[in-house]
Amino acid sequence: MVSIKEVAGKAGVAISTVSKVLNGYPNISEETRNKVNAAIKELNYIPNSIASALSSKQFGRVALILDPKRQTQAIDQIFMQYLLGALDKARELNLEVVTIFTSMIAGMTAEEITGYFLSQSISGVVLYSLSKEDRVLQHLIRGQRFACVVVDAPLVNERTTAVGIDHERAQYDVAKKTIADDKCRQVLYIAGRRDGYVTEQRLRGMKRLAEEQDLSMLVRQGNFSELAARNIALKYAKNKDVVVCASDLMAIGAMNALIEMDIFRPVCGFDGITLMGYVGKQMNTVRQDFYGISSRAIEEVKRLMDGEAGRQVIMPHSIVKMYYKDIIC
Amino acid sequence: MVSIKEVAGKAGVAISTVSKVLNGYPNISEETRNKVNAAIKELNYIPNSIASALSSKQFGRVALILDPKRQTQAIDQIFMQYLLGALDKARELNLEVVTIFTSMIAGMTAEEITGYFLSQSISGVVLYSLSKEDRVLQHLIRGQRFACVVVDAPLVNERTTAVGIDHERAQYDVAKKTIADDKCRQVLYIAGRRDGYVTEQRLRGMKRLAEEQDLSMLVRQGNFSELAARNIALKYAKNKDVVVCASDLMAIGAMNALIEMDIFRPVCGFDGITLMGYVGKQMNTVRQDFYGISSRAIEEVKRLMDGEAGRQVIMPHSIVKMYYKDIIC
DNA sequence: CTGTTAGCGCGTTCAA
DNA sequence: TTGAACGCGCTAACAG
Repeated sequence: MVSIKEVAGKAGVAISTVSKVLNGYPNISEETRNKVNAAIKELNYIPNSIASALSSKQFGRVALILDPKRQTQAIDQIFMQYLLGALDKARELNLEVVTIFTSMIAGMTAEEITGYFLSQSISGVVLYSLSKEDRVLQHLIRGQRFACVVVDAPLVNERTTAVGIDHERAQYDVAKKTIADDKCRQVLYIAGRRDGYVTEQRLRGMKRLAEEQDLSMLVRQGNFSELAARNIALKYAKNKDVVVCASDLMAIGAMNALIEMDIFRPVCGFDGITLMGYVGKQMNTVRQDFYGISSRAIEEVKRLMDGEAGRQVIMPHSIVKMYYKDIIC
Repeated sequence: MVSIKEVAGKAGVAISTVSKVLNGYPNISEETRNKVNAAIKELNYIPNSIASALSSKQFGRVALILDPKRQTQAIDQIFMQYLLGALDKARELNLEVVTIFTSMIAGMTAEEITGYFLSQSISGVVLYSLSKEDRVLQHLIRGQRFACVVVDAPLVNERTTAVGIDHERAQYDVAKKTIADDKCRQVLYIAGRRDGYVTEQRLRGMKRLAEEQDLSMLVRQGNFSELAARNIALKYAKNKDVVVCASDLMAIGAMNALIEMDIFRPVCGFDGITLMGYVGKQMNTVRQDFYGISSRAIEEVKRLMDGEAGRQVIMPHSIVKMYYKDIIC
């Protein structure tokens, strides 16, 4: 393994000079810089990030915290997009990413997690699908010891940035469009899980729409479950003229129920994932760019690690008409 | 951050003594060991893995190389299982895992990748779904510079272990069962991608069965694509009395084609993933424990890093009857 | 502008 | 059985 020492030797300069060139320090002459760069190229030298981390103490490793508990295919797909977006961007920004599943830190206190992260030189954290009930991670965020980015949770402080689409508005938009298409008045709204931040936000958007348009609305908790949504639709859809769901998966469940009952109701979903469920109908949904959101989350965590203050970042969304199912290749 | 020095201070011993306790060296008195352990617990000390890696040079970080190029839901699901299995086991064995997508090393030569890994203190590599055409990674494996574990590829050398089910036998088993159930004679076999090792192995199993049972068989490349399989089935299934597919996804495609043609043929698949495709029929498939395979891969990479020789590890599989679709929750 | 020096936290000889 | 001392590869003062 070629080290900085060899580079220094070949270039005929001191080790620290090489280090300065590497890290873009200003006070280096053109000539020296060229010599060093030549040696680096010639030896095919790559700085040892481990040593760099140890020495500088400010090398940023970022922990990605994913919760694969809720095992559904849709989630898998979203997580892969999150992972891809984060890893690509991290490589671009020269950050190292540590993937952590919540099962690995289950049962630990915030202090223990803090100690663990510190021992791993982790100084940034990205949290996906944080539950409202998760006291430990909430505490970790409030501690402000790490640069935190929360995806889809409205938490902001000096060291915490929130990244995500405007769920309130998105739910409003997609429902409005669906309702307008068919002039509906009686809404069945199948909401997500009680412990999710987005559930609350989406519900708020739906309520606003109902108020504005003077709609009658029945709200049930579908817990993001296809089966639950199916049962809710079986029970309540008959007397309604539109079914608005807080996720695509639930929309599929609702659609299947409608087909089973042999009645037609417009349905809309949320997420814009590529589902495999065959329905043969079209529906409106909110499309999110999970890759882009995660990519942005990494940018934001870097920004926090550079000392800037936390903030809220709203990512764009779009309303699209999807057909189930488009054959996937 | 609490360091080894503080532990040593509190325990009233030298730093090196603490280190020895930590790493399980033999020549430490009970008394000293207890003192040190007490101090560790009291201070809530966690060794700094970065420093440890730098110092020992043999600390094993393991790179997980995933290729998400082929974006299908099924693949996402499998990858998540791979990731979960690997990360859980790595935490158990105290290894650090670095997740790497092939896009991040695309265009690099084997030497460049080697340099990159060395600079990251990576000494073990797990390769998933390696393509037969991937000269660079093959070269990396042959170089034997890293402890390699390949999942689902039959590559073994002094520093390389192969982990996976016996695809040849699994394909043989599942097809045999399917054929026996319906006494079929004319087989349409929809194979995977030409560049996949498993494609070759599964085909071999199928050929063996055809030979043994004196079946007539037509083989087409479905490339693991639902659409391709659908088209193949539309074209050839009519004159056959069974459709054997090298993946569940293709089996779904074939089934849809059969439904469209309004003919019945037994179908079997491969993988045992939880599909969302609605078919309403049952079929045999091979169930693999992706989590367990990946978990085992980590164990094997650790074994290699400990100096043991590469070998072949056959993981168990089972033949199950699946119903499409079981509603997922 | 460049080189010397002192660590970062830990593993590992080698004396004692 | 223990501890002092050195070094892993690198960064960051400081001195020149």
